[in-house]
Amino acid sequence: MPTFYPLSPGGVGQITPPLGWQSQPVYPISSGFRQPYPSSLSVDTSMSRFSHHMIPGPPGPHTTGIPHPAIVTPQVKQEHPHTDSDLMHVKPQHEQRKEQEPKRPHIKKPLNAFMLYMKEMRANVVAECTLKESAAINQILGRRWHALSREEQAKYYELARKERQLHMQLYPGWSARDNYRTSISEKICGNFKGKKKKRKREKLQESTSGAAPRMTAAYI
DNA sequence: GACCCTTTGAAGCCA
DNA sequence: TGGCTTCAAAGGGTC
Repeated sequence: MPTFYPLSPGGVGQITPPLGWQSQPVYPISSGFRQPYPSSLSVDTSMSRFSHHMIPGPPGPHTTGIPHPAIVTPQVKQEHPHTDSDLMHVKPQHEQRKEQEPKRPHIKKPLNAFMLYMKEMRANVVAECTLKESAAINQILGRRWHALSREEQAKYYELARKERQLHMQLYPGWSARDNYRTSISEKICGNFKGKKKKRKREKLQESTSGAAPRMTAAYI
């Protein structure tokens, strides 16, 4: 966190959402799951991803049927056991148990300030540099982020703060731990519901083995 | 098809 | 409490 942050709450309302936020969902829209929202929830309409049709109404499915952008329902392939061979196929017990478990949606983390900045500026960098590789683009964006003035960065920090606040209101019981592949439930039950995630690569140390510093295989 | 790469920041975890 | 790890986005590349 930079030392110049946080901003005074009074300045919040003047922040203009980054371009494109109002009209397009940030997260992939998936089949209609909604979590019940607190009916008393008040939402600052200057918020982007959670605003407009995303603004929670009464508890229950939203009238639009459009889920919250942070929710990603795990894709489940449609199975059509119409053939005899399908019907004769007896699934192992653990698979049957899997299918019986309610499909918990994957609620994503709210975006931090830099992520919000990336979403806004990525298209510009792509257009300017005609790059497509995200790794290269993100390097540029990282440098640009550091080149931003404090005021400009503060705008994104404030947006991110509001994103977190709204996320907390929308999903009171949610924790970032829920998305950890190394969560307790996964360790014990192996029932991780979230997105599979890569391991963090090893620290760039010159090892005597000469092996390339690739990702560790430290999946739990 | 899963994961890597690359960035920053938030948050969880562990000693 | 501090340091480490994971995950958010993105899409081409790799295996």
